[in-house]
Amino acid sequence: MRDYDLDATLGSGQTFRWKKQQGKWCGIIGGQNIRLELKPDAILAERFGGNPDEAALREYLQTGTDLEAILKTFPDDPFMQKAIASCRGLRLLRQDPWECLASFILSSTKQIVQIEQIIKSLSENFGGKLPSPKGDSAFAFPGPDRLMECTEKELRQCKMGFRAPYLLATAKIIGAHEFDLEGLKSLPLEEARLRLLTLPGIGPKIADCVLLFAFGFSHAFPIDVWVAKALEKIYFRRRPRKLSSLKTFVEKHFGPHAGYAQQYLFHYMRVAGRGEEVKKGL
DNA sequence: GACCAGGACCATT
DNA sequence: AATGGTCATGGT
Repeated sequence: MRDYDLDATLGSGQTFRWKKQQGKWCGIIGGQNIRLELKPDAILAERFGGNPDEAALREYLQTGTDLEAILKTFPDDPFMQKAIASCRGLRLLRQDPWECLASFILSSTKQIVQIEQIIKSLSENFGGKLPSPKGDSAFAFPGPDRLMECTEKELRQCKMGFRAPYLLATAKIIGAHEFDLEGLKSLPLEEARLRLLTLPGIGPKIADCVLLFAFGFSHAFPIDVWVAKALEKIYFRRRPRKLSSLKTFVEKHFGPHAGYAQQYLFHYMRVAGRGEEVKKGL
């Protein structure tokens, strides 16, 4: 498919359950065991145990998004343009809000490979089994209704450490319908953000991730250690800046799709820019 | 064997 | 409002 980089999209740390095997991306979308393969003019999707729900896949993959129009709003500075040239076709997914929320609760001060391991363990232990080929296995991501029944000890056995009480507490709130998670998408960005911040284990950074990756608020701009380093390196001559200072800069420098641009910076810094001058510092 | 990871929270200033 | 310590676990 034109203007779609499936590797960058599924491998850029916005989602944690996809793995590439023999040229195909294997993962779960809406309880469907899916394999994806990028073709010149389309993304080929197979579902084990049935026909894929194409509408659900299009929504998740955001294939209808006009990427060209979004990229045009990115700032015209050298580093940003290099990031675009390097990982053009990287798109933001539209993920399930609960899976996204729970996943990023588990993400704090963890490397992406470890986050993947924790979520794999959580799904295998508490998620429903899905149809899969012989010798393979697939599990749905466990919903709040299931996780709220867990003990903190059971969750800790998935190696999530001090994040366990946060996940458990938030699962209980969502599972008891004391919080309208789905309803956030019809709210203004700032209000949705304030509501997310009331949940245990959700601070500013994780809230922005959920707003950006699950609800399509493409202005939300999560700043983690990588993005902070990138901003300092690129725009502040490698000088450490306070988080508040970085946020002020982000507001004026990046456009309406600031969070989208953020994902290009993040991926370019971590992966795509290896071997180029990014690592050595402009 | 240090150092660090897509942070949040709480207790002090 | 703004720092500083603390929380598990494992990769690099």
